[in-house]
Amino acid sequence: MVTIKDVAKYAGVSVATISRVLNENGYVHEDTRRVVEKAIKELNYTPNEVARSLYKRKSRLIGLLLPDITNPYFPQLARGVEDRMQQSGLRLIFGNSDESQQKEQDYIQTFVQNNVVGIIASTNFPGMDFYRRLKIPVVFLDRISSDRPAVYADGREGGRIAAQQMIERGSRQIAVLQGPAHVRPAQDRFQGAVEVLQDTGVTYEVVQTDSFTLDEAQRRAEELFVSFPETDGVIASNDMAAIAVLHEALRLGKKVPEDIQIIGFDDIPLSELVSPSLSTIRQPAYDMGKQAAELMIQLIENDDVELKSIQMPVQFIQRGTTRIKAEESI
Amino acid sequence: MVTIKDVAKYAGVSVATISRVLNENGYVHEDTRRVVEKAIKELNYTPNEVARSLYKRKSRLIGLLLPDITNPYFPQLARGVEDRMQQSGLRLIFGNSDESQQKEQDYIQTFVQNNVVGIIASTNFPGMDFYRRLKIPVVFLDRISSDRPAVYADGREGGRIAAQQMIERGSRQIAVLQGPAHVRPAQDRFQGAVEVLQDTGVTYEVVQTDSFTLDEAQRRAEELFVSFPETDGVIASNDMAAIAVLHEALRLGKKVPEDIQIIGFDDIPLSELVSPSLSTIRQPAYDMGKQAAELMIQLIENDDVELKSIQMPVQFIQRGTTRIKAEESI
DNA sequence: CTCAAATAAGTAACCGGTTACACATAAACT
DNA sequence: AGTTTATGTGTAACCGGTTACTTATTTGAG
Repeated sequence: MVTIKDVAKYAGVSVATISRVLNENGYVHEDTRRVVEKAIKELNYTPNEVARSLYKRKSRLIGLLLPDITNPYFPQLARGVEDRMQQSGLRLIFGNSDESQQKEQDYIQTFVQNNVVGIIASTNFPGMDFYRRLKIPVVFLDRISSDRPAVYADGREGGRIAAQQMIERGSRQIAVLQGPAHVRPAQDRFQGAVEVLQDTGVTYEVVQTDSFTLDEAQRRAEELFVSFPETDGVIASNDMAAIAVLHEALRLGKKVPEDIQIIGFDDIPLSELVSPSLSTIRQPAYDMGKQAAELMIQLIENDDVELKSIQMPVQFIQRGTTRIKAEESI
Repeated sequence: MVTIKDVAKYAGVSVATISRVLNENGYVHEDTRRVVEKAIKELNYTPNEVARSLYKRKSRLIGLLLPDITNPYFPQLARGVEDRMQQSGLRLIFGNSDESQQKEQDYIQTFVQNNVVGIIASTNFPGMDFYRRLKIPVVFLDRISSDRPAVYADGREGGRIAAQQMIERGSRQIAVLQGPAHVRPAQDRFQGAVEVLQDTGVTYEVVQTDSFTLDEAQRRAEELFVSFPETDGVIASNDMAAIAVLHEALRLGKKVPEDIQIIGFDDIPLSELVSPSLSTIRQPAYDMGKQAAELMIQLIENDDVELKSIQMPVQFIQRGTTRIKAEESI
């Protein structure tokens, strides 16, 4: 491996000069710089980030913690984060927490041990001690925290919109999937929806789920139609669950959206491609990732940014699992 | 930050002894060890990986390079890799290449600069110079290489099976989506399919695609039915494309699988949930990730493992987009 | 009881960068 | 000309671990 010493020797200068050229700081004579740059190129030298990181006590790595990239919503967040980070020369150390506190803590520890400059986390435990103790910037993504900056979508409003649309489009026996109790955004959506349903006095049922896994979604979908066969509208906790419900409804021979309407949450890429395509509450996942990255970069560059959280707007996307309203059909 | 020196002082021993306790090597007296462990716990000390990595010239990080986690097939690979690595205390630095050689090269460089112990890559350029020059283990995933160990599915066989099934189940005007020319597995699948179609003398058309993005898939799906309205069977290059085709077919009022059969490739989690559910050639993505990680760990621990590649079996999954054969309906 | 081998623990060099500090020379200013 | 000030470059300490080497003590075989 070529080190800075090799380059120094080759160029006939000291290591300090090489370092100055690399970092574009301190005084370096124009001629010297050219010689050094030539040497770097000829030896095909790239500096060792680890050594740099040790002295500086900060790497060029960001820790990213997500619950489970197998859920298609999260890769979009991740891409947003990555793409923005890349622009600033930052890279990601990555981990799935599977919503386990232990795993989460282990990853955070690894991040710290590797001198990451910041952590972006989609955690269910934003108040935990191990987050409080961190001396590096933390941004919560798709999660809410009072302690720390966060980027999240307006889940409550999303829930409200979903319920309103359901009602406006004619459903009267609505089932609401609650989503895991410990996942804050799921609860916000749920509450938003219930709020509206209560206000308008529409009959509704609640189906609780413990996780966001696909298996679970499928099981709940089956149960749903057994327990509440009269249901004519389902507000799902996310698109995966909605698609599971849709699938089950069709399997039972129900007509969608005529017999039953379904609204998802997230707008994952595939929701457009199921048949009928899924009406949903869109969260701008990719942009949320980008925003989180942006915020992180601000925090890194300028550590006196005031605690700032960004709430992103949600939006109803009318597709094939909800009926067309009179004024829309013009 | 608590360093090894702080612990040494607190425990009243030298840093060497702390290090010996941590790494469980060299001689340490039982009593001393207890004192040190107590000190570590009380000071809440965790060793700095960066310093360790600098001296050892190897970190506990693995570089993972994928084309695009937004495609639901790749997160499964990633999870497989991650879960296996986690068991051995290894973590991931992660990047999406977007099939750009430049991006790929940049990530590889970052990996090397961070002293990763190995690289797992799903690259389109396995023969590139910058892979050859690497002195650390490289495992190609979902890709084939003659130079390096690789874990991949038997794409050709998959293609053959898809074509056979299509024919056995009665399609006679088959369209084959070719997939991006530079993506080896896509070409293997394609060739496998064409091989069988030619042998059996069934009419077929080829639709070429340049990328695996969803947009592209949708566009090709539309074109397909314009250019070849008589098509009664589609062999897609992956499940995303298959789902796009399915969606378009249904939009055009075609009956699936009565008028047209569709077979995908990958078996992403959602393919079971579209309606009708998607018949596909299953690749064991999660297991492939695990295998790649396993192979990597072998290569790290024992550098004289002979060049070994693992071909994983593929399997036809009969679902709703292909017709039921006589003998199956019993 | 003697002496080699095993056990225990400290000192300091080392990994590959960065930078404070020192020193030298050139340019700018009274 | 004499003194600041700016420019250019080298030396060596430092970041936080690991380990080769050294020294001291204990154990055990003959």
